[in-house]
Amino acid sequence: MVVEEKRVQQKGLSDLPEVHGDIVLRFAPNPSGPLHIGHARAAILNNEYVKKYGGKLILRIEDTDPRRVDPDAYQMIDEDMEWMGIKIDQKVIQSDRLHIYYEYAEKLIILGGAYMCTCEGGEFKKLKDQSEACPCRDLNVEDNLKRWENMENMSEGEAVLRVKTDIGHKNPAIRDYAAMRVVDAEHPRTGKKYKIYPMMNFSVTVDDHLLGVTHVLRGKDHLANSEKQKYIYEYFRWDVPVFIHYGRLKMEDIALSTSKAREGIKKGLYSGWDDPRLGTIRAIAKRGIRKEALYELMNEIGVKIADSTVSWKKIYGLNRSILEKAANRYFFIWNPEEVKIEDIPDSVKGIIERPLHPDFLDRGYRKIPFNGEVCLVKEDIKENKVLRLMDAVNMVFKGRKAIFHSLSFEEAKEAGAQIIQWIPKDDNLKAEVVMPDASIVDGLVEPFCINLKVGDIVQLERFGFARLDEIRDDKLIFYFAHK
RNA sequence: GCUCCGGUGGUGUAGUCCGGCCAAUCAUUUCGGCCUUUCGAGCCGAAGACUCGGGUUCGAAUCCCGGCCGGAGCACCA
Repeated sequence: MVVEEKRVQQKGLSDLPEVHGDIVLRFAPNPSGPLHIGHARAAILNNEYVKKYGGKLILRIEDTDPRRVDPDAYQMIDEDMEWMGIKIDQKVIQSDRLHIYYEYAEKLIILGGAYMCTCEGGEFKKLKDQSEACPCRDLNVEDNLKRWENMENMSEGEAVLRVKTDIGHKNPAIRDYAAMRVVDAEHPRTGKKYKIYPMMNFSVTVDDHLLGVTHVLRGKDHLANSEKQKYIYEYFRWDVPVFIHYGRLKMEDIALSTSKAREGIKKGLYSGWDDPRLGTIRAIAKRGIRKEALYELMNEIGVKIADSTVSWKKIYGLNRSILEKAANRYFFIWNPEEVKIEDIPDSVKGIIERPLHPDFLDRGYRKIPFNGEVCLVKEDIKENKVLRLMDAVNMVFKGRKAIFHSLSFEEAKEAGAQIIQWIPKDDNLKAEVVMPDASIVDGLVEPFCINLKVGDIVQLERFGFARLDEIRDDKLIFYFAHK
């Protein structure tokens, strides 16, 4: 008897089709820079599915285009993976495996599935676009092997190995695509040792098969590639993994590609790969966005093929619900204005205690000395308006003078006072907050912040959440997360 | 231009395969209110969507056709 499954609210990720026992997934970035939010989606989704079904997650570094490899990227990718808390079961680097691709290329030639094409690129395209085969297509296996063995001696552009698909395929992109090519450039890892490099469609297919990948999660920009790759699976009679394509993830305000970001860094426009304006994982981390927020976001977006646009607001909302509980509170005074309150009763002078977190009193209290001389946020100062300095006194500005008004919170409420933060005039720490647009807000924080450690994420009351990034010359450098 | 794919409130999602339980889910957002020694959090309330036009059907977000809009791919990048 089949139970009615409709109308059952699905929580989280949709089911993966065709799961039989353990699954094997891979995350396969190109090492052209650090990971960005788009990579995070692929990495996190793969990770989540492996956790859900059990199996194995492989990290595969696709560095088969020597010109597009950033030597630093290998390490940056590892760091970013670690920050995301993704544990991989196996790591392979494609530039270690070139001999494997050579071996399978030769096999494919013998199977009649590939041929060595020496046509000029433009010429080939012209023929291909009219569904016409080029002369090389009819070469026999022996001639192809001869050419293949000679490929080592050829220079860039002289020859490619093509997978024989269907020259009449209605999608021109599928017709006889390249599998191997000559590259005359130094590879950051292997130097000049090799000059024949596989094209992505070839190395990916060989690796996915050899590594036992069961499901391939990739962006829909690979739709045509999946179809191309099926030809190779067929020639070798390999099982085809389940291909799942997801749509583009657009981030509002971040149109920056890795290459544009690199340019900007080089020109000094950005401070580095972790500049708060960039969409890299490290920039997001620096700003105090927690990985859990990213996980929730990616789980919610899932793997559907339609594009989605993610706003910072969305990420902030997710992050806020995490930080709200986690972050302790501190006073930050930007645009500080020194104020001496007159007629303060001696009884209130001393150490004021205020909870690190209003909902978790067991975390303890900050201690702030109060003697009537304070710094306030300039914008908070208004004539004739009663202000309550949190947990201290009520006061009012009359003319140029700051005068004591009353003591209790009740009196502040009666007077309709605004409740504001403050710090002692003579006992404070210098601070600056780097905002998401890289502008800097200068100010002072309360002395208790001396206990903070780099990496701590706090809420600066009435200002927002921020992460302590660095302590430089007794100055605390925060990065702003969000309100 | 050719090939392929998609379109549910501002945003993200569920539902679409197998039409009725959908005057459409949940979240976020926005706006009110309450509460509160943060303009935060919490609580209450409100706003807001099936791209359009035909067709099939007793019945369409769901199936079919067309338009519109959007996206992806289209020499040796992944």
